[in-house]
Amino acid sequence: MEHRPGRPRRADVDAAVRAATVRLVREQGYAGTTLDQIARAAAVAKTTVYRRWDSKAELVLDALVEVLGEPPLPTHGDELRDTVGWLAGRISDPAAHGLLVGLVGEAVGNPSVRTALRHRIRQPFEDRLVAAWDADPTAVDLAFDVVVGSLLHHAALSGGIDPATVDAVTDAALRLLAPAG
Amino acid sequence: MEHRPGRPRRADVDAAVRAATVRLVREQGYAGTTLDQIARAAAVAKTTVYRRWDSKAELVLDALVEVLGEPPLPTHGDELRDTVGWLAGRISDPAAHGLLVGLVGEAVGNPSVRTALRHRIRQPFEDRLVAAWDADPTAVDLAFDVVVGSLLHHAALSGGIDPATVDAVTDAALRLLAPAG
Amino acid sequence: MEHRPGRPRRADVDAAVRAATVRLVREQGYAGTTLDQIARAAAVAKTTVYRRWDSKAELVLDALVEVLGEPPLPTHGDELRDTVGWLAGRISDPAAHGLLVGLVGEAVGNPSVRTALRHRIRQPFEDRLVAAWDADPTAVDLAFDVVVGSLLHHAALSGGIDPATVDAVTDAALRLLAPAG
Amino acid sequence: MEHRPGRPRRADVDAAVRAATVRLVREQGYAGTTLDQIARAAAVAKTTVYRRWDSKAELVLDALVEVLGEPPLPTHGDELRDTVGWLAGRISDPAAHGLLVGLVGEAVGNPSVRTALRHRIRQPFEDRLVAAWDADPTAVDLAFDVVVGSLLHHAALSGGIDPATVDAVTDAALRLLAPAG
DNA sequence: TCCTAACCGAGACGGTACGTCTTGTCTTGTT
DNA sequence: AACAAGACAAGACGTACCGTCTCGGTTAGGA
Repeated sequence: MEHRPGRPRRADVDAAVRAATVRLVREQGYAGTTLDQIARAAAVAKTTVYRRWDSKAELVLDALVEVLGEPPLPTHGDELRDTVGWLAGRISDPAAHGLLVGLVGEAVGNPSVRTALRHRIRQPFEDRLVAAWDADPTAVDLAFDVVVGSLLHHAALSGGIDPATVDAVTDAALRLLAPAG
Repeated sequence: MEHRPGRPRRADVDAAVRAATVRLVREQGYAGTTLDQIARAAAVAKTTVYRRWDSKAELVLDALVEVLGEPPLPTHGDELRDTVGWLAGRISDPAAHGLLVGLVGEAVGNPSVRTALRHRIRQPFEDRLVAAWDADPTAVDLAFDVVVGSLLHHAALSGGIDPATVDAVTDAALRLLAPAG
Repeated sequence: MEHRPGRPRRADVDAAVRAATVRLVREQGYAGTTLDQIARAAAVAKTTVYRRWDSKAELVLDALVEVLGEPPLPTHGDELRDTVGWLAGRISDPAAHGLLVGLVGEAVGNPSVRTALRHRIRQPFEDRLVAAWDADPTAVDLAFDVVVGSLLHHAALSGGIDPATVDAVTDAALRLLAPAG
Repeated sequence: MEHRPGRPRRADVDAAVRAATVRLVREQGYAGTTLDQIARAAAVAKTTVYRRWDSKAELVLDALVEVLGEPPLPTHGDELRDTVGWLAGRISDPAAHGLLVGLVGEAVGNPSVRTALRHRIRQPFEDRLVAAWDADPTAVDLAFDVVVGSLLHHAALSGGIDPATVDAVTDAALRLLAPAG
């Protein structure tokens, strides 16, 4: 068991801040949410937030990673559809697309956010598909962008995502992955 | 010919401001671009900008509408693919998706932007498709979201859009419009 | 009459901000007074304060200069004592020494404040004495420091300055200026 | 010899912290010096500093008391001038007036600092003069303020104190103590 | 040898001020 | 009226500092 010197960080702060971030960004949008608001909602000082995350973008990205969770490990009998459908389902969670829309906007003109988005969100999904079904990475990237982009845009313009839309988008993405099928 | 009293508006201001908006937002992103910067780049006072547009969001939206242009009127021999492909081609213009990404982010938690985006961008496209091919409005909405959302997300994460991606996304959207085909 | 372009500055702001500064610094000390407090007390935005003064130190210095006023022009029959006594009287004003104490503390390790204090407070006084009575500049500097320093320190430690102290200090300073007398 | 239970305090810490305080405050001023800086310069944890002194003001005051030292006991043949001159000499030490200027500024709006300054700096000096020459306490207070205040102010504005100034100020203070002389 | 009590280093934490920035409004004189 | 110029209100940003706290680990005397 390793111990770093100094007072240990409060264990419950990360979760509280992330939860406040998710709630407030969903309600007010990325730009409309203040770090003071987040800190106040999490019952924490603003300095504490800045000690753990370098910027608002990092915090929101981190909250998003946690909200999405990890793509499930494929088990016997699983098909490609299960993993793609899992992604579509996660994005249709208001918590997820509420955070993601703001980050995508921030990615323009902020290369570090762009890189982080690619590495921490898209990459794990791609890795799983490539490992399990030997899928073409380029096709997977495009499928990811279709699933996430379509649903994000749909949510932003229409206000929500219904199951039928999730299915339709999932089908469209699957066709891109198995053109012969 | 109607004349309102007082000094007439300068005819070249609108174009100059829109051009400055397009350039700066593409380079720096929506949030990273200041109205002072835009006014300075257009060699115009900030008051002049606010006299013509109510807010930054309105200005950017207006610039976007001009950059996109109108969907072409279908002529003899045209197929559905021509119109959907036109949309994909327009979105792949960096000027277009640069502006749009920021606006979509702004639409969350800003209902008026959401409404404007729906009415001034998506609606004209839908009207044309419904008029010419009697398409199902709901399917058209989804196809629009797939085309625009996928390409937007792809541009934001990958930094650009190549023709192959445009084609693949166009195909995917067309399948949603003609499920039987 | 000269007119600069743009909206003219509100004429009453300078006085209101200076008045708020004088009052708050006297009550709470230099370090204990916030620029937000000053702005709020003057019913003005903080940006407006920073547009007119570069820093808290500049603002307080400016308020001090106004509180002190100009040394009187010597008239027929005036003696050295009138001018030195005027200085002592001005410093004994709580508004004056309240501001000055903080500035002197700031002058250590802030050369620009030190220079400003010398040029805007001590210099005018010295100039007057040298012009009217051909006094020795070095002696005047010392006399100034005795009057101001003694009263400042007395006020800081004892909480106020009574007329007898003012007289005693004035006498002491005069002896430094007329050693033969 | 008394022993309190528990680990005894390190014997060298007080001196190291005071030395660091003197050096840093002289160089950067009172407000410009951080307790973290002091702790780092003394190679000590901030907690250790706060265990021994209640606040920054207390620490600086304590360092000042040590720097000044005790007024000398009057011996046979000593005159008033020796004691007053001793005070002037001590204040002209840059270490002394560097600390004192900041404390005097802090004393405004911080009554406990004011009281401490009076009791720990001025009082011992006054006691000595009253005991040895039966001086008038009020006159001694004023003489103290003249010596300390004048030299402090002179150092703050002129950057240093030369021996001639020390003499002149000492003379001025002595005249206040022996009006008949 | 264990126990107790206080010390120390390291650093997290709450609270608050700083000076800067941006949005959208307002107020001048000029065209 | 429109326009240029710029002041203004409101409020968020990210940094810095003070004084407190909470750990693990240390160092003495006493049981």
